[in-house]
Amino acid sequence: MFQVQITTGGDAPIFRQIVDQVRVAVVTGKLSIGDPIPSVRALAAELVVNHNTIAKAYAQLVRDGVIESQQGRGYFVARKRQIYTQAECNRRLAAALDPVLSEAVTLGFSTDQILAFVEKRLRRYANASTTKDP
Amino acid sequence: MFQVQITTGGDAPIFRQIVDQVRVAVVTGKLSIGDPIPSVRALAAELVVNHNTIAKAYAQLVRDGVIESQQGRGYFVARKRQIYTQAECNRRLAAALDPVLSEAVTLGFSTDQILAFVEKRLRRYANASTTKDP
Amino acid sequence: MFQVQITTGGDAPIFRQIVDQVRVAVVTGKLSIGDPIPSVRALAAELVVNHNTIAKAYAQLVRDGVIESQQGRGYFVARKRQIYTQAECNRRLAAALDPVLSEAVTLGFSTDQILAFVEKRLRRYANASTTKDP
Amino acid sequence: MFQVQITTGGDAPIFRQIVDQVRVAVVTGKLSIGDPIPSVRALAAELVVNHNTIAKAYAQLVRDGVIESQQGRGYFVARKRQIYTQAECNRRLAAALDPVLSEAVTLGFSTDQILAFVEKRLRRYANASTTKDP
DNA sequence: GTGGTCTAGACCACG
DNA sequence: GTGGTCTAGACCACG
Repeated sequence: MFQVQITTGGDAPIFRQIVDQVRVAVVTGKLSIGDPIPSVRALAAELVVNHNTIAKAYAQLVRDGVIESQQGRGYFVARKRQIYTQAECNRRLAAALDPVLSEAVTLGFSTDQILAFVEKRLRRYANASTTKDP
Repeated sequence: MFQVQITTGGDAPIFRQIVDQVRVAVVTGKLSIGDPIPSVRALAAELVVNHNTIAKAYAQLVRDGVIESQQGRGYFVARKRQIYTQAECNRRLAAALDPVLSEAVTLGFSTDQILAFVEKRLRRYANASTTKDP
Repeated sequence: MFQVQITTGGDAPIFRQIVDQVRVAVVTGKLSIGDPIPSVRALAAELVVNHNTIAKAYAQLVRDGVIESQQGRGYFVARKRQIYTQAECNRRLAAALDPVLSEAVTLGFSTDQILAFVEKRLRRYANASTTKDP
Repeated sequence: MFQVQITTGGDAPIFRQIVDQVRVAVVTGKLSIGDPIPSVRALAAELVVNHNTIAKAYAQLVRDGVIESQQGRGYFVARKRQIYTQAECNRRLAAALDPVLSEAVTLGFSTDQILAFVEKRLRRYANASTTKDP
């Protein structure tokens, strides 16, 4: 069963936490193509959050092709497709990655340590990254 | 000589750029314990930035124990270094990294591509990677 | 001077009207790269509309690469870049175009009339479509 | 025999798909004045759709003068055809078309590409283009 | 029941 | 001054 958990009063905006968790659920296979995700109002009630906040998160997931809405039935996990050009993908990844790498360096991690750390965290998505291997 | 460079109109807040650069300079050895750093007004003038922005950055650096103020003489690199335990460093890096990695996978990057990307972006901190090697 | 006008109580959502008008201003050359667009709060006051509505419109324009925000200075017309893959562009154009073509047919327009109509309306963007000719 | 086909889970509301298909059928001559159209409940059963949806579509068609109800006998294609003046038709088409064209230009399509795209999409209404040719 | 849009107003971050 | 996020609540469209 797909569960969302948010921490309030922290640094990460609520809607971004939701976006991230749905994305993780999809890339780790906890959610499969066609699976329904909680309705906007139901999730808002469950998380004790305004429904606009959920709507904003879902809208972003739709824009990125992760989910899609079906006429009054709700949102469902979408078939994966390439939306952005390679240059745009690179630009987005760099924009997201650079502040994190900067923080890692200030925390005292060396290049090798960071690379090992990234590799370790990526193992959680192993099934996603090997889908093209026979 | 210690130099700060900021990029305006970007996504990273100016005060954070200053904080990060001072921290990186300390971690990589460009700044040593006791070294003076530019005064608030001098740096504000040099970067053509509101001096409140510089003051905010320095306040955060003092809070984090990276620099300290000496009454009326200015700011200097503090002797205190390790603020967080290794476990806490790992926890913070994981928290910052995970959403980026899930976005990378969603964008279609493979594990190898992400690792190569990280390595490339890390070259901007080249000297940081040699501080721990004998 | 760049002006936005909305019609309320109609069929088109306010935020979409704003998106369209900024887009038209850019592709017709009324707004050039680097030009500022009205601030969120200023435009909200001028149109007697909630600022969230303006923010939503601007966020969509940012996502599509039409404008970009600069650190506390406001929004500016962005340099044009290719964000979406060709397949995604085709998908988006088809999704936007099909309902309009269906309406045109039900209004009694023939294929030739529709094509002539499209060509006529496109002349307003003539300067935009010829930028690559020497 | 007159057939309605709907695509569920898409972006176009079901009731609008029905309205459009009846209008297109009338404009292209597939349905003639006085022809019966399926009853609300029959069509609802055939399309596996809520009968309120069918009723809503038929109500709109009645409002637009495309069909009329004959007490207890069902709905029939009405004689009345031209509702809007040519100027009004042009105004409506322009209002619907302009936002799509500005989006197309923003997506990077040239005038020629847009015209070719429109022509291609219009082929789905092939018979519509020959109704006015002798 | 589903989602979409909008308002009025609050509080925060950045400069 | 700029933009970003969120709430509480309303009203609408679609089925």
